[in-house]
Amino acid sequence: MKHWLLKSEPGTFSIDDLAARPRKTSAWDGVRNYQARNMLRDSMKKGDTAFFYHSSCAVPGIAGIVSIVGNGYPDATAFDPKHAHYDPQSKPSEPRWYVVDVKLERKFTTVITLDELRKHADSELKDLIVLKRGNRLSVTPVTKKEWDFILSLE
DNA sequence: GCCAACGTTGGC
DNA sequence: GCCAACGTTGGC
Repeated sequence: MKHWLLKSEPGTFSIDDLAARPRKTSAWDGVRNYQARNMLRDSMKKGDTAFFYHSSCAVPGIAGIVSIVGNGYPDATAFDPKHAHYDPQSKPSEPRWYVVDVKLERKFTTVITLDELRKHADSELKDLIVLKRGNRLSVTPVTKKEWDFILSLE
């Protein structure tokens, strides 16, 4: 079982938005980056867990935990000309973009902030991708050690 | 295949 | 709003 970190702008889709969905489950859609796509399509598996990270907001940080409820499948929003994430180059016969379904497992009582994570950027979290400068990837792997350490910060 | 220009991300 | 960093595009 692997661990991941998924970024979302809470103004667009927050952990509370996920909590409000039926069965607290939603497709993680709109990812338009090949590296992230490959992980959604090929690497993420049912039973994996991921941190739900809030980016581009007042207090960036990890807001809770989701589980991956199934393997990747094509992102339907790419097929819809009226959708903001429409991509005419992605066709149902040859899909370019993928999603996984995620289910909210737990919302932290307080966000584990980016500031807090950075305090360990030279030690336990020195390889955490989200702490690397210039990092923009919205889907990143998290090692078991990083996962356990971050949970101990809650 | 190179690389400049452009658009986007995301912290501040 | 600013700007550094990055991915993608397109001309050559």
